[in-house]
Amino acid sequence: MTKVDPLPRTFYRRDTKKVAKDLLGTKLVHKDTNKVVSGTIVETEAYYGPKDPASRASNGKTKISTPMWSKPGASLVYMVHAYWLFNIVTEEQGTPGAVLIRALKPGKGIELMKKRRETDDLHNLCSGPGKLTEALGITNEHQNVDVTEASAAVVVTQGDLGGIQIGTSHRIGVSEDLPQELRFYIEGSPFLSQ
DNA sequence: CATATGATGGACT
DNA sequence: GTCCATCATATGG
Repeated sequence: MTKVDPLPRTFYRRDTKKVAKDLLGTKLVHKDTNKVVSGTIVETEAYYGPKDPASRASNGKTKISTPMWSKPGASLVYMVHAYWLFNIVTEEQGTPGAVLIRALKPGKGIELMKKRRETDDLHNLCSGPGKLTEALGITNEHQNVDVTEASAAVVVTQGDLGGIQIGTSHRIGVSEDLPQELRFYIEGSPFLSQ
């Protein structure tokens, strides 16, 4: 049995921006029926609550945003434009917040990713929030999964990258952004979204 | 290389 | 009907 070492819940029970930043370099692992597909997180975005015009939580609790009030470490999956987007809930239970995973560096199960994405281009497998969910096989079946649970289908584990450079920018694809930079990425990575 | 546009499906007013 | 936290094409330089 493979040793699984998920990040603890306390990791997510912090300021959303810090969690987004610290998630860079960690691994997102999907344990499929028989196979394991994983990747290193290279790009994230932080989303806050009512004060964040781009957040789903800005209009209060809706069907999509309600999980942002649930316990930290829970997954939040929803569909936009026919693609699944994968988020992880942050902050103390009762405080809305979530981190969107925007891009991965492919790890294990690359052959399976290529098959699902119907491309041989490594740089096109997970370089976007809609792409990585398709490559990993994440759907709404993975809604509200506890990624701190070693036995869960989707977990986040410590990465083995050292000395990475972190860059920031405004968020992408958002009509109304906050005056702060809430997108974080690993500087120089060839696997970022466009 | 760059920017533009249509497809897409679910949630919301 | 309108609005998107997107993507893959098509077209122009």
